[in-house]
Amino acid sequence: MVRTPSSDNSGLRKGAWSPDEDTKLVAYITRYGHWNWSQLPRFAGLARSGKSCRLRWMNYLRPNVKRGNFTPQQEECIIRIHAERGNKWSAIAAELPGRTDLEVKNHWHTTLRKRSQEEALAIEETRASKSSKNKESMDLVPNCNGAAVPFSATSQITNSSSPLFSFSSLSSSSKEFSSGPCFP
DNA sequence: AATAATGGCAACCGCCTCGAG
DNA sequence: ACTCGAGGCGGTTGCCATTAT
Repeated sequence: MVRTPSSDNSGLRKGAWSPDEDTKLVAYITRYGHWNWSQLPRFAGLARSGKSCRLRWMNYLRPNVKRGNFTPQQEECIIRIHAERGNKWSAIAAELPGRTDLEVKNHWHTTLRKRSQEEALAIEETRASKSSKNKESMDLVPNCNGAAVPFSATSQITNSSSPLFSFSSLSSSSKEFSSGPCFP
């Protein structure tokens, strides 16, 4: 899980952050803010790159970062927004307060990608086995707030933005995603 | 009990965008 | 108009933990 700490040829540390480094970073930002990431490590007494400091702060040390498992509603939300926007992890994370783009991305790659593929496959198989020719199947799926909304299984397969899984039937409700977070 | 396979998290790398000079 | 540096983002990798064989 943790990379072996090392240093590059410019003397900057790499690998896992130590508690001491975390403490220094938090203490500095709490006191002075992060006005300049490239200069921050020098003033904070850290042998890290500015990028590394920024990443550490944004994804783990920020006060409002929530840790722990994703709820089914959050997972549903991720899948849906991903179908709409693609790999826009920061945009997806913006809809899930307290979640970071890194968490969303990791969760997608480890869990949801496989699931969405399986669901898409299952839907396609269901569709193929149905004898009715022109009747579109309309299912109800929960939106980000848990409310059921109509969902067209037929249209999702053909949406060009996401070949495997999409919610094109929800396009008319895309305002839902831009108007505010899925979870207050 | 030992080993292999898989899952999950954390970090780095490289590219892109944007603003300042 | 161009260049350069900083910040931001997405993809990928590394490593430990857990599960399966």
